[in-house]
Amino acid sequence: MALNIKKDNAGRNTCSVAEIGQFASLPEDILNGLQSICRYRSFRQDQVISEAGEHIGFVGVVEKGILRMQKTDVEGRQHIVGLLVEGDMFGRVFNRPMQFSLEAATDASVMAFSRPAFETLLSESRELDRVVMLNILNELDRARDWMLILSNAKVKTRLAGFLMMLCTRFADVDHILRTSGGKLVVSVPVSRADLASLLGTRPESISRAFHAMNDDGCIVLKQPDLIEIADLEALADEAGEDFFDMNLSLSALVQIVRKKAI
Amino acid sequence: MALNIKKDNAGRNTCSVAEIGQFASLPEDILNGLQSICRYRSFRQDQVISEAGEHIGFVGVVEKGILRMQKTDVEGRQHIVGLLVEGDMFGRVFNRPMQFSLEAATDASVMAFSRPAFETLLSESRELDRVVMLNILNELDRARDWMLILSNAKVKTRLAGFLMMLCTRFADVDHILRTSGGKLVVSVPVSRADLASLLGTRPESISRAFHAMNDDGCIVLKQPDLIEIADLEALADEAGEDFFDMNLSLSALVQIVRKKAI
DNA sequence: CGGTATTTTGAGTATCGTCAAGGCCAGTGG
DNA sequence: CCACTGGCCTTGACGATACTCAAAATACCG
Repeated sequence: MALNIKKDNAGRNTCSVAEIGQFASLPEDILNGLQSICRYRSFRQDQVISEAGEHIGFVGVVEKGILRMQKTDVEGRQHIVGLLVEGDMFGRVFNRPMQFSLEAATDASVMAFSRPAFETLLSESRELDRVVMLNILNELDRARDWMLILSNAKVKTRLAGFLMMLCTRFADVDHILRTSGGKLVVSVPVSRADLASLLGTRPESISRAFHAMNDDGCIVLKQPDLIEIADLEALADEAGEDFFDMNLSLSALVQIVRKKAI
Repeated sequence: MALNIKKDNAGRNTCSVAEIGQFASLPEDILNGLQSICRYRSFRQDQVISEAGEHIGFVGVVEKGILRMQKTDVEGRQHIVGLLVEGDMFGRVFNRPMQFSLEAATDASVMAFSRPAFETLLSESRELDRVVMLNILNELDRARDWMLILSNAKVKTRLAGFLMMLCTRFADVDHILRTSGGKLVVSVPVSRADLASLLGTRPESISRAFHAMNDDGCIVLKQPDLIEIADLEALADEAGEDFFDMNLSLSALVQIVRKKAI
């Protein structure tokens, strides 16, 4: 996704709402309504987008980059509970504050819609309402997938599950999945520390698990954050049986790989 | 919640929809619509309500008892990803099959609404739509809370987190939380095996963690499934700092305890 | 090319999973 | 009424795994 960034009448950054996949099918008047309240915002890596408990004034859609949703506890330790990628929505549509804070995991840009105006549109358009609801359902699925991964005992299993998730659910996301010489290459979009936080362990254990899988031959660590999937089936095996019918089956994944290869 | 069970004209079980908390405020015509498509269904413990992947024909609201949402993998192992209690809705409102199967963790009864009819009502009533959306958002919050709990390394921490969750989020649920002689008593609604599955560990470890906390003095194991919270602050401490601002603060919890004591 | 942050490796300790055995309770049938 | 049975919970012992702390190696950035 590469949006056209423009200036509106007042000279503020905006962009074409219709280019966002899930909005594309909305009726024109709603699109126009969204367009008129849309602002384009950029965030540098590690920049805070919103604090937990705060009522943010806008509803956002990630356009580029990756955000992390996390809770920072009293001791300053972070627990990451999810990653947001392009197309994901955030910001409570209703009145409650968010329980988690949001930070840019990479440089990122989002489209922001002022919340009151967005809610007005929401109550006017059943189609928009539906898009929002589907988005929330999608997030719910994701959260449950995380739970499945987290409920595995061994770090290696959880890490393999995470890699499988990158291959399937994040397959369409820019710069995560590529093919090079017929091989599937995944770029891990977060640091070891963030990964450890996501998977409920320590960076050292993440590192050991990566290298163990490297020695097993199911992956090849080309760079710390660039992983070649040498044996997808072995990886799926490592991840446990949970994955054979997650959201995308292995065969579907192979198709994606093929498509990428073209 | 103790609903009036009645027979409708055709002699089938039904009950008063208006008695369900979240539906109470709906406009009368929608209530009547819901009423006319509502069936009352009971399930015995461990009875299967729906299999993963299956398109169930109804949308349900738990009226009594507890359901577990789980995934059974190829080896027959179960991973529980959540518990449903009274007031919780289930069954995909949209077209996708559920990824998880649903079973009665205890004897349970649900109100079932035929799905096509429910969706018709949904498209007619913005208020009903809103109720459903809030319910989904609530589930999302729960799933993230589970993730926070699961991302702790030690079993004792996760178990303490689970107990805190029972005390806060499930506080209003029948028969979970009571007071006896000024003390807060929690009844754990699932077996050790289910608990192990929820918390990503083994029954033996759950048992050891319970007894360790018993020896620490923060809880008293009156029965395997009946736990007196002897020192709430110590328990919260054990659960990690994540809990000091979950959804209910400790002080709010103390108020609940007071209310129960009356 | 130097300086800093991140990743990796190593060694020692704590925790957990596993297997096996024992205890408790409820329900059953003599 | 009691012995028997089966399910669940508990306990013990041991090997596997992961966490901690510390230090080295590597990658990153100006």
